[in-house]
Amino acid sequence: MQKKYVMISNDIRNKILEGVYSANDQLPFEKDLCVLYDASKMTVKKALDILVTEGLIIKRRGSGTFVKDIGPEESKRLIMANQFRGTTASNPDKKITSEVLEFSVIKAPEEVCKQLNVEADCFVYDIYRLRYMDGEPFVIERIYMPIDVILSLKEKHIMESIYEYIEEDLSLSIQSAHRTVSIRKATEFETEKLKMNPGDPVGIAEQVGYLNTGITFEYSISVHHYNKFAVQLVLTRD
Amino acid sequence: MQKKYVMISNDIRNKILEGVYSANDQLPFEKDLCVLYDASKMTVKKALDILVTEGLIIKRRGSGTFVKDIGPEESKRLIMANQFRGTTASNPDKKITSEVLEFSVIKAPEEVCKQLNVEADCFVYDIYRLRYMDGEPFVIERIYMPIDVILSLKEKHIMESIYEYIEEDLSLSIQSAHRTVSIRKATEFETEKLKMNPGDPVGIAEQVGYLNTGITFEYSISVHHYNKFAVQLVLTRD
DNA sequence: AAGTGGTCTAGACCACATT
DNA sequence: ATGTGGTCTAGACCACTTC
Repeated sequence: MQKKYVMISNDIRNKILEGVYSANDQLPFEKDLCVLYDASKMTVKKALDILVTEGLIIKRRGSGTFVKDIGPEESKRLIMANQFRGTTASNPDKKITSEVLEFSVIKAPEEVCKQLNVEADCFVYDIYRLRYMDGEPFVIERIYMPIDVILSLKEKHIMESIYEYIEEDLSLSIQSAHRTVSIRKATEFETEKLKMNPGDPVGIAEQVGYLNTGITFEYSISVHHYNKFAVQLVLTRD
Repeated sequence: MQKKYVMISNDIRNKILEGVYSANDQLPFEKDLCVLYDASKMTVKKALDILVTEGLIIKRRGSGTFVKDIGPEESKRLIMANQFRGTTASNPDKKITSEVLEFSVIKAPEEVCKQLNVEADCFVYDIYRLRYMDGEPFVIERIYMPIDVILSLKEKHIMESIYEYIEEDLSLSIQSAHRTVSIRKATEFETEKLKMNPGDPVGIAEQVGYLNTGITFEYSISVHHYNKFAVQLVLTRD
């Protein structure tokens, strides 16, 4: 890899997190950063734009670039929020385990066909699992994947990390996902499985995942325990 | 608009929405788009990157650029999701009204000081309002803004659009916001005000807003009716 | 091997803020 | 008037797929 703009943004991000550049400080000017990193203006700008997107810095034309005044915990959460990883990879310090409630191959129902963009009589895996974080149940997932795209999926992969299997064993590249988050009251089944109380709410994440080839490989609906669920966003204008 | 890359991305977005480029179609190559729009490669790439971020297209090095296979409704929602606007501006087809529950100036409580990054004895507006969309209550907002930053705020602005007042009357530029979304059960008060049933859940959006000067101008907590609440996200790797 | 998108440059000019 | 960041260019070279 060694992309220069990634290296520069990593370096500046670290300096912010370590306090070399602290809250409300002005960063060196772009032209000085060009000299410091031996890079062109466009490259430095691209590096800084990553940090703007992460919400760590703010740029003011005519004035300069400044470190946003947010706490270190929020900084880390924002950096995390801009990454797209599976549950296992996102929580390296937690033990993620799964109980498989269902694992079969079915003809894709209408809604699944539509979301996955496959033919009406196409076969898909029907995966239904309850996931635990450090032994506590936190999400119930229903996942559909075309059997032609994700080959040879076995129960052992379902019990561990499907994303890891896709990327490491199948050598496919996951590129992006469209996710819609909403809320509703838990069903009786969900209440029991997630060890909640009657009437408690759940967070719903409906997601369509794409490979870097543009192929849709996943349609999933995740039902989250309400107090183990949060979404971080950085919103910008432009 | 004067920015070339915005013009190009707008043009291509429109062509996608109008079906000139339809689902799974390959877009013209970057070099052809350079000729078509009389622009350099970097400019065309920047224009396309906007559409990638919006989730409308996908790029494959070595192959080309393709239109993602999503329905027109989802396309529109994704485009909306990437913009940061106030409720009034985001819903031009709806009538947004507000019932003011509280409007006063107070010494900022500790949590508010921290979030707004102001001195401990700083005065802030304490705004508490219930908002209606086409006559139906959908969100209860508690907003804190430093009186030194948002000058001369009056009840009539609270009843209409605060963002409009900030941008049009005060001529300030809102730049970005950090938002955290979570879920909990509604309180009795919220249940009544939002016309929900006992035990229903609510969506919580906690937000810190920044002006383009880097100054924090808003700390707010919004409590949303559960079935009038959804968040759209496009997640990417890189 | 040819052709795609990705990175990077060196420099021009523009828009905006401060002096 | 100076200096900031923002946009744009023309072209070089690299990484990847198979046009």
